Amino acid sequence: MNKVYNLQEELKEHLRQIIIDLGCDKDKINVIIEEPKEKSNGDLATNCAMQLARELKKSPKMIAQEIVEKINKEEYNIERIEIAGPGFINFFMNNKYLTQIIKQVLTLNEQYGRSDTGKKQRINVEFVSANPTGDLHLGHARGAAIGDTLCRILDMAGFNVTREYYINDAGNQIHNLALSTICRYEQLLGKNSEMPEDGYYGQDIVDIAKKLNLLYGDKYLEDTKERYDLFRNFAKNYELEKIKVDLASFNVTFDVWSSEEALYKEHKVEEAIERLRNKGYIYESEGATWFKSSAFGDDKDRVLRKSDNSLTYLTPDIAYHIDKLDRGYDILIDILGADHHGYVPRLKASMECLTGDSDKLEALIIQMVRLIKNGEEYKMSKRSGKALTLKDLIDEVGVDAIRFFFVSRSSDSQMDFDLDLATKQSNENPVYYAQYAHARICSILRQAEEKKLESVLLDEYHLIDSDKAFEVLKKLAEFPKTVATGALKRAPHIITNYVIDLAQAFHSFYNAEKVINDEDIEKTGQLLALVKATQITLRNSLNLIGVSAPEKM
RNA sequence: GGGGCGUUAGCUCAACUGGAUAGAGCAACGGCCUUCUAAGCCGUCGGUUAAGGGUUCGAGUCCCCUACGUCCCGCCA
Repeated sequence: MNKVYNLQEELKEHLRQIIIDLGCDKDKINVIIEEPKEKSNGDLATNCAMQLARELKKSPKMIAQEIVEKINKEEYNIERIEIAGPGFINFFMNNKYLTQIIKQVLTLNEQYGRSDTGKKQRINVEFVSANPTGDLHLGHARGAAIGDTLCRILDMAGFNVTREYYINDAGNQIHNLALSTICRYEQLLGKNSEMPEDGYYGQDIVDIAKKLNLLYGDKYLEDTKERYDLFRNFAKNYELEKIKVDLASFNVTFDVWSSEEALYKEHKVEEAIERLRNKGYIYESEGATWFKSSAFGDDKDRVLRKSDNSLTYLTPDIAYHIDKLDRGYDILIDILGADHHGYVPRLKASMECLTGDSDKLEALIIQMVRLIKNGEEYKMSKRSGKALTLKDLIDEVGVDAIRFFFVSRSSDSQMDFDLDLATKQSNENPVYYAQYAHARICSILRQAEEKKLESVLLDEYHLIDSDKAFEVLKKLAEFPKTVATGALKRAPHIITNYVIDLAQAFHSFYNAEKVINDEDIEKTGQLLALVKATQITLRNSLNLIGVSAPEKM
């Protein structure tokens, strides 16, 4: 947390004290300080006088007047204070308030933006979790970009983050993967085999079959348990490796890869049912085993074990979430596609039943992405294997542009991904706007270095005095708070907005003012410090989105 | 029928626990490169925040209602 941000907090506390002295109930006081959009309304402002009007039974303006008289301006680097409009108190800060941020940034460097907002709470974020039955596609890309960015933000805001991928490697889909692989293998060897009903028709399955053929020849033409197990595992691992490679090239990594199959092997799935049974919320009906989830807010009860004795997908998922709780996390976040949102209440019901801790689970629902090609929706079908994969997307559009695009929209909104726009007009993507600012900065710093001009480290930069420079400084100061807000609201898109704002402030400053001036080495040194601080903040914020900060463009 | 999410400028989207004149990018128009990168800057144009009602000093934001879009409502995952 930087000094400027702390100063805001201190000022808040100062105001709180003043208000209490005016005779307000201290439990009701929630002082809000904000940075007005309109700069004629000051650098900081508070609406607290208006909020107190009713309780104190005085006009907001009078209250504001009384508050202002008691404020210690010097201690909080306040130049002057105005009361405006219906009762806003506007603070105009002095040069020291803004310029001291530079030293903070330069000193903290890549740590700038960190805060202890999360209080080291242990938080587990599960995302992507695609079945290892094929390539990742567009929807996964959005989930991956948002999930990974959220993790980076949470980490910087002081949470202890675990990134987790849950591998559904025990269900029907893996079964179909195994059968599809076997079929393709047999077809390679000249047999007229038919694909299973819900088979996977992608080229990748054919590739797997070819590899198996290469390894084992025609050894596995006969239908045996051994063949099934071998092919199943081979195909699963092949697909999983492919997913890992694609994610890595998308700058996404995980700390924990959890396996559904492992839950079975460790008997955690059976155990989950028994634990629910011991609580008295399991019953048998129509030959199936039911969980009375409606007792915990679900709209109906759910089947855990079907009448054919197999388990529904919910059952291992309950075991999985209980397992996560058992591992001691304070918060669990599931990042889910919109098509799974109805799934959350039943999962929470199980957690509530077993631990009473269902509040620890948060679901971040990500709305659907439509792929637009040639001006119309491009439907992807698993059956034909026709889909736009993450890998294709990276090759055509590039990691930076994709990540920025996906993260820049609120996850609550559906979005269209227009492929033609993304590839053809990629220069118009806002990500380049931000990266360009960084490249410009690097160019300035390179030239300064050639001229042996150096930035200086000071407590106060009295030669920095232009409005454009102050706008940049204000943005720099906002960074830690922005990260904290993004973390608490689980809203990564706040960071992309910030990046654009900061880049804009810098571009504007750049055009208005020349940094390198051989005639005035002292001022150049101070401005170079500002430029460096901007570089650091831009780099740190781009890094949160997983986007590169190029030195040249 | 029930529920989740959405509806803001011509297009794609913002707007921090309710705040001051609702902002960016793209598109359109007009300026700015003998000066650190013009992938840039400055300016202009563009709005009944889907419609209607309510709450209050104050609503894009909260409540109610209607319409439209989308997703879910399985002993599929």
